[in-house]
Order: sequence, then structure tokens, then C-alpha cells
Amino acid sequence: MPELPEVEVTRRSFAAAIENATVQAVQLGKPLRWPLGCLPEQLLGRCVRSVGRRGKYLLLQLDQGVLLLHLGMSGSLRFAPVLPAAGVHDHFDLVTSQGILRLHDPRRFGAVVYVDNLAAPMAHKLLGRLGPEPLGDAFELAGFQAQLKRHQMAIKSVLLAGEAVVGVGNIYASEALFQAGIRPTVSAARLSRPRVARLHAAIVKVLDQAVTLGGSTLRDFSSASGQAGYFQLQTMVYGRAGLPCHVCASPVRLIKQGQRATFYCVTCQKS
DNA sequence: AGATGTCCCTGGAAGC
DNA sequence: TGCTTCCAGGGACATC
Repeated sequence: MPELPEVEVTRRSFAAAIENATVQAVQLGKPLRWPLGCLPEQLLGRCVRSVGRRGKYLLLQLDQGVLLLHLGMSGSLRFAPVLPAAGVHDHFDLVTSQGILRLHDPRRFGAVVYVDNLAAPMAHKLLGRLGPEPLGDAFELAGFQAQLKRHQMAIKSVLLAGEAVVGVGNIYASEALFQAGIRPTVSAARLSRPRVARLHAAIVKVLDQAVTLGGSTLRDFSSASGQAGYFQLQTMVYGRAGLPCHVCASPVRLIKQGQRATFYCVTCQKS
């Protein structure tokens, strides 16, 4: 499932190649999570200025308006001069003067949404409430601690909510908490300052490493250029229920928090 | 207001 | 073997 690192790797894999391309056609497949928000014809002739990212959203900055792309949990992008005819799971083709950008998404949790407001695309409701970028300067310790103080919920759930920090999904939440030695069930507000500092550092480290390795959590993940061969990151706890912890050999425990799987080591993450 | 539950969707795994 | 059920996930929305 694409989390922030996979989205960032995808962005880097086609951002330069699509820059200054002109939209020549738009082909839609089955409905995605949300409607496009404009008629496909309205996009014709527009120029792709740049490809940015906010959390797990990719932002195709056009000369007028922005296309928001979300990969959901099974989505992937391809960008190539020529692509085979769209298959049953190909739901969005942006045909440009420099190649075809295609969203492939079997489970259709992904989305492509057009936002007209060029001046303040961040004000869009999908982006407005997102917390700071974990790999940017805005993610500083004092603010992070202040956010955690506001929530009595379990720290794992607070991380997933995306207010304290954006882009930390289910996999990296478990991994970062393991690295910080913090039990996922502990109330966010009750974490001491040194422990918040450790968690802050762990989040940055885990995500940064995953981006460097090329978006590693998705077994069949490939970048938009079609380059495969990822999956290099060995998770410490995620998906390892019952297996020995890589550090202390205690069996990794699996619990449910808010209908989602959480993995942790009872020995390495005592409280 | 904050916290919790529900829903969307479908391929693959697990259970019978 | 063939069927059914369950599960995974992000994020908006509804409901306590």
C-alpha cells in the first residue's frame, strides 16, 4: 500500500519528464473514490507546470488549476510515451504531448480531483487539515509535542489521524513506534518530552530511509517509469505477528486499534 | 469539542 | 475442488 515514501518515489520518477507537457486527451475508466470535479474536456490544452506532493497526495500543477492524485491503497502510476490499451483496472489516462500518465488501481480507493483555485490549492478541503510534512522543516519537535498533548487517544491512532504529522500510514506508524521503544497503546498526551523527541526522530528516520530505498513497503510497487525491484526494507514488526523480534527475540504481538492492525514488541516497547 | 464507528472496493488468503 | 467469508488499507463522514 502506497504510503508517503512510495508516493514520493512515484513523484520523483516522472516529475521531470512530464514538466511542460500539454494535455491532449483525458480518458476515464470506472469511477474512483471521488468525481473528477470538472469535465475532462476542460483539461485539454492545459500545461503541466510541476508535480508536487502534500502528504499522500500528488499535486499536478497546471497552468490553470491543480490535479490532485491519490493512490489509495492499491493505486500506481505509469508515465510512458506509449502504453498498451487501458485494462479493466486502468481508471485514468492523462494523454500529454510528452507521454501518457496512467492511474492503475484495482480497488479504486484512489482518486483524481481537479481543483480550480490556483492561488490557494492547499485550502481545498482535502488538503486543508493536513499536518506538517514529516520530511520538511515544518515538522519541528515543539509543535509535534504540542499536538500530541491535545489528544488522550493511543499514540498509534494519533499518528494515523494525520494532524500531528501527515503521511505516516499503518506500516510506518508501527515501525516508528518500535524504533522509539514506545508502546502503541500509550496515550499521546502522556508521553514525556524525551520520548516524544525519540518518536519525532524515529518518524523522520524511518520515512527518510524508505524514500532512499525507493518505497519499500509494497511488494509489487514500481515507480511511474515502470522500474521495479523495490521491497528492500525489512520491517522490524509490521506483518511479523508471532515471529521473533529482530532485537530481543520475543514474539511480535498483533492487536487491533481502531479496526487496524498494530504490531509491537512487548519487551522492546514496554510503555 | 473529541473520540469512535462505518463505509467505500476488490484481490487474495483462509476457512469450511 | 469449490464455495463463502474475511481481511487489508486511507480518509470522509456520521454518530455517539
